Amino acid sequence: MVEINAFFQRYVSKDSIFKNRASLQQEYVPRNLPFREGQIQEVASILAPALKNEKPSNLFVYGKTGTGKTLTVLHTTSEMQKVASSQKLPLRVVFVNCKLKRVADTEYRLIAELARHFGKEIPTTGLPTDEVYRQFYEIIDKTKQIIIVILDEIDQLIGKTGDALLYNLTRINAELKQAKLSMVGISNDMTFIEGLDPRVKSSLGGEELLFPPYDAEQLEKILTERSELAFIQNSLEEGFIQKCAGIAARDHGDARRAIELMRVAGEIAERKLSIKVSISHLDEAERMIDRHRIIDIASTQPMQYQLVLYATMTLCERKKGVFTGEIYGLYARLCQQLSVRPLTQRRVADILTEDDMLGLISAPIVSKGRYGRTREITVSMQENDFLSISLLLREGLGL
DNA sequence: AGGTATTCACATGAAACTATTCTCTGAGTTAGG
DNA sequence: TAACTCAGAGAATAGTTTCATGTGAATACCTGT
Repeated sequence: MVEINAFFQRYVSKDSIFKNRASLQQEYVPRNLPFREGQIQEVASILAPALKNEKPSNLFVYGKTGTGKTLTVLHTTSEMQKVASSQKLPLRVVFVNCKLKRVADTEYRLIAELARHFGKEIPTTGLPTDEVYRQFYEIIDKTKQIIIVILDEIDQLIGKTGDALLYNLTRINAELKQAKLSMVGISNDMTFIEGLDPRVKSSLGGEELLFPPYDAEQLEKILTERSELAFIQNSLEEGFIQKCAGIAARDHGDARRAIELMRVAGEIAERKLSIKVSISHLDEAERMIDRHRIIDIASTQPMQYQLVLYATMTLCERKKGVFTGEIYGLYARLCQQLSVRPLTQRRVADILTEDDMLGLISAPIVSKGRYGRTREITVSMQENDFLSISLLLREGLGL
């Protein structure tokens, strides 16, 4: 009781290290984008015809996560919109993130979402896809206008629904009499356009733009700029930013991660009531982010997934390098114990692959020669996280 | 010894199925004129 | 007769199951020496 009181006393009496925490949040849009001037210029010149009432070419933007693709495109288009509205030009920019579950992750939903931006509500289900297209044409073709549709994370959508969708999108223009529509696709996957049907590729007829990852030096600049907004003066230890930039650069130059790392380190420092954010806080932040991510995934997954994960963890506790079959065996027994109908092994194999992708486990395929071919699975978690997550799962599942 | 064929234990792919959610349509029902 | 209700048909989608085919290398099985 006394200690807690003392804690609050200290907490209140001490000034926060943060000046403006929000500027480190994911949603924050910085006013300027360092090292992206060239790209901004490129995007601008490709899309500029829209300001002369001509249809700009389609554009594809590639680059790893956290290289500023989305921000660049948003920034340029919003500038264009300012010009357009001051000149009374009919330009519409629509931004859609194709990854958002239940919003735009299928063809139907994408078109419905686009239509929604033009004020036409379309039911979530029940209509044929053709009908959705029809209604979309109808609403946008009412007025003469140029429409730029920005499709963020478009590779996710195409991977899921096939490239016929892109073909349909390009065909839209043929159906329109008044309006014109061009696309800006943003993708994390550089190889995505090569995987397309050549016919689709040619009908797209688009420009391409590559965003290189930031190097450590650039990250350092970006972080410095951001930290001046976010922290009060002199609250970062000497060398902190360099280390932070280094970590992120090692991680394919992801600026978003770098900023998150900086924020979490700051929060840790603040919780510990230290005056400065130090390099040691960084290491802790790195671990904490990982831990949070894993706990989040593990606790929000559906029960079947949790069972599979629990089975995996239980087996891995005893020995390392477990095979799919063993996991399935234990999983099936657990199901019986809980009187749940077990999934087929086929499905469990997929679940294991997904967990591998998420980084919960590592599951490379190994061939044991005469004794078959399977995955050799190990759980990739820190020792102390392992225990707490295992416990969490056990309780959640009622075992 | 050296080379080929088998064989295991799954991996991987495709298609079909199930269940849920939602719209639309048209038949039947109801209430007011 | 207009308005309303309600069941049934048809869609989209997620999450599976079913069926089919693929696969890497340790062993088993030859072969000729």
